Order: sequence, then structure tokens, then C-alpha cells
Amino acid sequence: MSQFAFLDGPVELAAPRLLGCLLEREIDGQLLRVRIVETEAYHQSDAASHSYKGRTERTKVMFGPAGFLYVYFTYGMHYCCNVVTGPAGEGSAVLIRAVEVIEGEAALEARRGRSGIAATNGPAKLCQALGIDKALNGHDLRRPPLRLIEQPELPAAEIVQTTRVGISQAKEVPWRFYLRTSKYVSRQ
DNA sequence: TGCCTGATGTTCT
DNA sequence: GAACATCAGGCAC
Repeated sequence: MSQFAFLDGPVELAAPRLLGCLLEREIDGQLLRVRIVETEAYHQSDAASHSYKGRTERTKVMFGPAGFLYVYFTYGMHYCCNVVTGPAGEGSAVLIRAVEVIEGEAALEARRGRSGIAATNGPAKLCQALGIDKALNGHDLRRPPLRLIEQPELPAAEIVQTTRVGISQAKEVPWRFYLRTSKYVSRQ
């Protein structure tokens, strides 16, 4: 059982539930606080998921208990981060695609070298902005320097559900979720 | 505004 | 050896 009960359920329910939740990152003596505004669900039964081909050294974190961070490296230069969901033994996780800044904007933009929306409106961008790399793979999100903070569930009318982005398999699976009101949504 | 491409490393076949 | 859950810069329109 994780501290985050909503993460223990099916990943396609956990993904929209993560919208609006906060991430608190301590780095270089700075506190950064951001709000999750776009997510995608991935599951081992899903051809687009890293866990689809079973547990490997790389994906073992996805098969662990909920409430941990799965960080992977892609395209030779980018990190992306996921929140592991579901019971241990099941390979499911939610990709964080976009966040909006609540606190620490200046520090965050300095890390990115960009300002405004472009600082955090993509999965690899927000990892760079928050200083997330493979050192945080398997990190427990209950503990510093990166904590997930649950927020009250948002009304369904706030949430848009659609198909995922940037994948070549199982494109038809509608497991992408974002906030209707956010400007940070990376792409249609 | 919108397509095309280069950068670059880890993983799996 | 190819694929890859990406991004940013460049060039054409």
C-alpha cells in the first residue's frame, strides 16, 4: 500500500487523478513547486509501454509498488519521468507530460534557459527544469528531495481525455489526460 | 506558421 | 544495428 491510495488502482484512473497534484522539488537549496497538468497512462498490456515486453533491468521500477518514480533516458539526450502505479508485480506508470510552475519560477527557468510555458510544457523539458535524471530512478515520492503532494480530486469537466502523443504503437488508446484550462498542454 | 533534421545514448533484437 | 513515450533550430512558404 502506498501512501497515495489513488495510485493503487488502475493506471487509467490514476492518470487523470494525478492532474492538479503538486510536485515539490528541493535542489541547490531552492524549493520548486509545480502542478501536474498533463499525464499519459502506460500499462504492460499496452504495446506503447516500456513494460509491454516484460520486466527488464530498465523497467523493473515500473513493476514495483506505486508511489515511486520511474525515470528513463530517451533519444540520446532527454529524461522523462513517470509515477509508478498499481500493485507491485504489475508494470504500470503514468508519464508526466507537462507541469505549471507555482513556486521557484526564476530558478526553474534559469535551469532551462527558457521562460514561460516553454520551460515545462513537455516531458523532457520538465525533467530538465526540475533537475530529474536517472539518479532519481526508483525514488520514493513520499520523501525529499522530490515529493508528490495529493490534491482534492478535480471535477470531471476540467479534464480532457484523448489519445497519446509521440508514440508509434497503440496510438488509438485514449490514455492521455490534461486540464482543459491549462495553457501548458504540449501538443494536440 | 509549420515541416524537417540533427544531436546523442541506452536498450533490446 | 535499429528503434526510441524528444527538443530546438533552421529554412521554406
